[in-house]
Amino acid sequence: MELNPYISVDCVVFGYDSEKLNVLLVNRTLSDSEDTPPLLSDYTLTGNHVYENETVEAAANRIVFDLTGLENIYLEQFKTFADPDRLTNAKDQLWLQSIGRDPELRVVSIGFFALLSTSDITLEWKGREVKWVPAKEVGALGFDHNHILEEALKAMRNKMKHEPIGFELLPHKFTLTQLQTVYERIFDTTFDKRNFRKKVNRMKYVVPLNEKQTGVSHKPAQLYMFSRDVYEKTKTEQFDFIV
Amino acid sequence: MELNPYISVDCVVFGYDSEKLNVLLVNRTLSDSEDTPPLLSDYTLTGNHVYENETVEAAANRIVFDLTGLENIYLEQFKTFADPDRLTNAKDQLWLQSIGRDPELRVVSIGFFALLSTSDITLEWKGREVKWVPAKEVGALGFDHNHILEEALKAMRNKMKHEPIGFELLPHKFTLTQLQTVYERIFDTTFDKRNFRKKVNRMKYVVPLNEKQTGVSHKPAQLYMFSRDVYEKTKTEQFDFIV
DNA sequence: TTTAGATAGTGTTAAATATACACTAAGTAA
DNA sequence: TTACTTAGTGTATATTTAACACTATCTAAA
Repeated sequence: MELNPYISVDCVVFGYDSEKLNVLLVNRTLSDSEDTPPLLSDYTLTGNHVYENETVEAAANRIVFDLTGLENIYLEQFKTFADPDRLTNAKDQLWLQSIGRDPELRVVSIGFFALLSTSDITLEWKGREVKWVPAKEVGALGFDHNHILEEALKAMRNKMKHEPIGFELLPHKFTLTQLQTVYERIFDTTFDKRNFRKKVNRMKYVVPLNEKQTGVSHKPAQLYMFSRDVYEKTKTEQFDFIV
Repeated sequence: MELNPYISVDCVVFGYDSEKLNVLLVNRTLSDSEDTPPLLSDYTLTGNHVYENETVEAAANRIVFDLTGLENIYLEQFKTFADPDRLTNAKDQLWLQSIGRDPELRVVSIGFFALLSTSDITLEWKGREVKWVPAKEVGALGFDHNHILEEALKAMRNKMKHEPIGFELLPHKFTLTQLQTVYERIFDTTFDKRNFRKKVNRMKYVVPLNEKQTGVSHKPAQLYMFSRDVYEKTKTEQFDFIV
């Protein structure tokens, strides 16, 4: 089956490591020969073109699976990038030419973001180097990927304000301190511990387990899990269109 | 300048007429001859392909302008539709063939929704018939436009819950009753008048004017306008990730 | 000019939620 | 046994929500 040359999917894979938010990046290197320095070496987000018979959602899942080995990861289509000049800078033109694509072709890229806990996976990708980079320390990326990353961050933060997706960044079983910290790190703020817990207490979809943290050298914390099921059943529609 | 054959923009133009939410539809008719019944006659959302040097945002603005004569309309990119089989049904294939497009080509459509007050415009489009249809009474549309419309409604309602875009559906100057009614109609609910007004009172960006309603045969209401400026300056970030 | 009709506009109380704030409990390691 | 580390908890005040009904002001018609 053939890849469609003008439809691509870029996945901004966010991985939280219980300290900070990271982004999955892939190395893009172009070499003349083994002995000379590479003509081009930088990083990009993870992406690929879609197969002719493949939906963009399937392509996004495929890309994330190829990199992480995980299925059923939280994935959301957040924006599409199709500016006529998005791939016209010199480096990108060189790269496109070298991998045999038509550098003149206008490529539409459909952006997805994925959320996962880095503790769930070990990276190993045959072929190219893949690595986690803290979201705040990402340097200049190839293509228009700095722009895509910024839009992904905006969309993710915005969604996180109104819907319970913070859980997707944690291991299946988590403590309340871990939950609080995710929100604190992503919104660059702090919360009062007692008030935070009072609030979580009202969320019936944060379910306490019969299990405590192990392997820590202090009082072990109660473990909880997120129940999307309970969430869907108990959520109420509400308005805030207000300051 | 040429239209790009595989990138299109579909605009779901929502128009509120102080009673209900309407959607702008365009007739799609295909005739053999003047005397025989048409081979195809139905409605679609408003859309077009993008010019080769045009951004999708510019294309969306162009489409809305061509239909309404209005610029600076609220427009938001909400989702992209690119399923391989989205245009493969018999009617759509017939239509594509008849207007000289390659029916095999996989077309990516980038969906935007627009918000406006129908009182701001009079429809007149050279060429094809254009009409407002109440959102709840839209029948079977061409292409995958019923699907696109549903997704637009979801996205619009969701945004409206958290950001002050209800104003975009009203005339520039509006009464508090009109504002309340917009939200009631779009969310199919009712609010208490006094509580609603107390809430609006707290929104400093809903600014009372030195002006009253005219031409009504009852006590004329105070007019207000929305100030995006004040909104941007006074908005505070808040969380609700909660039921 | 009076009256009927229509919508505008307003206040209070009780319950729920948000905010601010500091100490004790339970485990591990030395 | 002690020191260290993080978990876990309550109270008082301010703010917000929710439920509820009457008076004010305009036009139009009698």
